[in-house]
Amino acid sequence: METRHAKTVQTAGFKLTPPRQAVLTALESGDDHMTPAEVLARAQAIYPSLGRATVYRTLELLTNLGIVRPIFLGERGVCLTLAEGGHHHLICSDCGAVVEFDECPVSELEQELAERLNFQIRGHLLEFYGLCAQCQG
Amino acid sequence: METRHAKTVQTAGFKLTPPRQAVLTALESGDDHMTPAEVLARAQAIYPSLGRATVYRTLELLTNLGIVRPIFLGERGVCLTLAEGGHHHLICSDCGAVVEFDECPVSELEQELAERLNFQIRGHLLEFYGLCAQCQG
DNA sequence: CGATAATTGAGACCTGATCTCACTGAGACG
DNA sequence: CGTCTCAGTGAGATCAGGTCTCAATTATCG
Ligand SMILES: [Mn+2]
Ligand SMILES: [Mn+2]
Ligand SMILES: [Zn+2]
Ligand SMILES: [Zn+2]
Repeated sequence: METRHAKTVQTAGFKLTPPRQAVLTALESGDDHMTPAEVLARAQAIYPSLGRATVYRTLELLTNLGIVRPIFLGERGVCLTLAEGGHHHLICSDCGAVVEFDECPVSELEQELAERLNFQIRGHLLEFYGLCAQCQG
Repeated sequence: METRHAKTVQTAGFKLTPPRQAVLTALESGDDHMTPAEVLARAQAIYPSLGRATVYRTLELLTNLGIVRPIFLGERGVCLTLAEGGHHHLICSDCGAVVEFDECPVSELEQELAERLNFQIRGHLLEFYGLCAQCQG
């Protein structure tokens, strides 16, 4: 019950077990683009007997609850992020370089879509892809 | 040399072979969110002896050339799209529903980032995620 | 405290993706 | 022409993440 999202798990009717707490802590304290393997490693550091299947099950649960969100970073494959907020990436299709940026022209649209389509929006991903300076040919 | 992107392959110094043409045609004529398996099936319909490995190799080549772009649609996994242009999705974290929308508040920012960071931008992906009307609890 | 149903870890299993390797065929060159 | 070279290819072996199964455990509630 100490991690930021523990209560969401409980009020949704799921048990707040040590394995789940370990996964939550791993996600909340770690880098924001962790692969499942990295989440597993981090969470096992907290709770050593943790099994791989449990991590995948927990990630699916947290995704369904809207706490976590899988995104796909070309080179790294699927990574996990906390759902809240935005991600803004510029990605080179050739070498895979990822640049993050801060500008976000999206919030008014978010508002409007949420109302029009009756969606409860938690976060977003804005990615531009193309060729970085080095890879332009 | 008949498909829309054939020339790009050639001018980059790669051979425009029948297997590659088949993959290009599959991509250009098919749905815009095809899994690798669907691309394989479609391309094999055009060129039956086509092997799986060749499809993956070609998709990687086309990705590096900036023609094609893998994106990750939660439920469906990785899908391939033509890189040019934008994708705008609203995705339910719980049931996986994907709604497409048309508004795009992104082009001015695209321009600015391209100049500032010296990127040649080909396309973008804007995804909102949250809970659809049915899945809000 | 039990009762009960959810949750778990180990390991078998599956499946998509990658690698290996012998082969092909389109040019380059004499 | 003949021959060399080398990018490209398909078949199939292999690999690696991810999923499933199942018996054991445990959070939660009355
Ligand atoms: Mn990010
Ligand atoms: Mn789309
Ligand atoms: Zn690059
Ligand atoms: Zn939904």
